[in-house]
Amino acid sequence: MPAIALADSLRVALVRMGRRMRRERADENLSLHHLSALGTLQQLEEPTLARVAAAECVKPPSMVKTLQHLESLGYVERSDHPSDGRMVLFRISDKGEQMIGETRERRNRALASAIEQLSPEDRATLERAVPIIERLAEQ
Amino acid sequence: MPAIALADSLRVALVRMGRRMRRERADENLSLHHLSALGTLQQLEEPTLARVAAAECVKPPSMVKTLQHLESLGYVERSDHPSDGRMVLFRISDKGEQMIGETRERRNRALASAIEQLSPEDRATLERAVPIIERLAEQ
DNA sequence: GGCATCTCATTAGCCTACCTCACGACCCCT
DNA sequence: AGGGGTCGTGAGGTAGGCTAATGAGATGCC
Repeated sequence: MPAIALADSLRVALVRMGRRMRRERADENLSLHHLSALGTLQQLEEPTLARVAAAECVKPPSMVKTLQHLESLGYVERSDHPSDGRMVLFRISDKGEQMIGETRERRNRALASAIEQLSPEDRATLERAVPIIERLAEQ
Repeated sequence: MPAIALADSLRVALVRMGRRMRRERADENLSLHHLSALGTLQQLEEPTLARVAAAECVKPPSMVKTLQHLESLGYVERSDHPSDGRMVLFRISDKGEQMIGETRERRNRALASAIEQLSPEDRATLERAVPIIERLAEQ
């Protein structure tokens, strides 16, 4: 399969899947991308706004809004950077940690049950594909 | 890897990839999802509004807007359904066909060149994963 | 054959989540 | 000390979804 055709079909699949996932948030208090930002906050070494935004493939002003919202809900706290006064470090609060633990499973349940119905080969393929897609997204 | 964890990482990867792709439309006249709708129009047997919307994983009112826009640009034409007066059939115009041919390659070029840098194994994995993701999206 | 009900496309109005541009605060370098 | 880059943030705009409501046409049931 030529790279262009693969890119095309990948694009179509991802757009549709994205819409499918977005529709699933009906009964949740936190949207998909808020949860994703919290996850990133957990992973990053020194989570400044710019770094979180970059990890989420989003521009800084967008991430400001997201983090402000999470902060207003008490899921995120901020502290000054020890040496650089321009930067702000964001970290997940205890309340945020707790909420993530409770929410993530419920959040992914529909997708997980669809995944459980895949054949073992398909599931293994999917598992190998995820980091590849992550890598493509970073560029 | 448990299904929940796979669902979680897949979700994160797809969200980021979606954002990355969306940002790539700078110099294009047609957005990602317009192009996708045109592609669906080409594939469907009897492309009524509801069917196109379903294929694109979108609600009918959203697809109305999309098709109206494409119609205003001359890429889509509509005709009455032969037997059911409630329905409308949408089809891609000659101008639309031509535009698709020109645009799709340019559109996918950045993604394709990222794909070309993958190892052959990764590329093969990706190729196998696409239809699996499509299937997940349909549910 | 006529009324109730259902389906389809459409409109109106809203919301989320991005973007760019502009700005003030701060860092660093000379 | 002061000039240029970087960081977070505010303002304002846009894209692309959604639900609810509406009107036209189909269908089903006496």
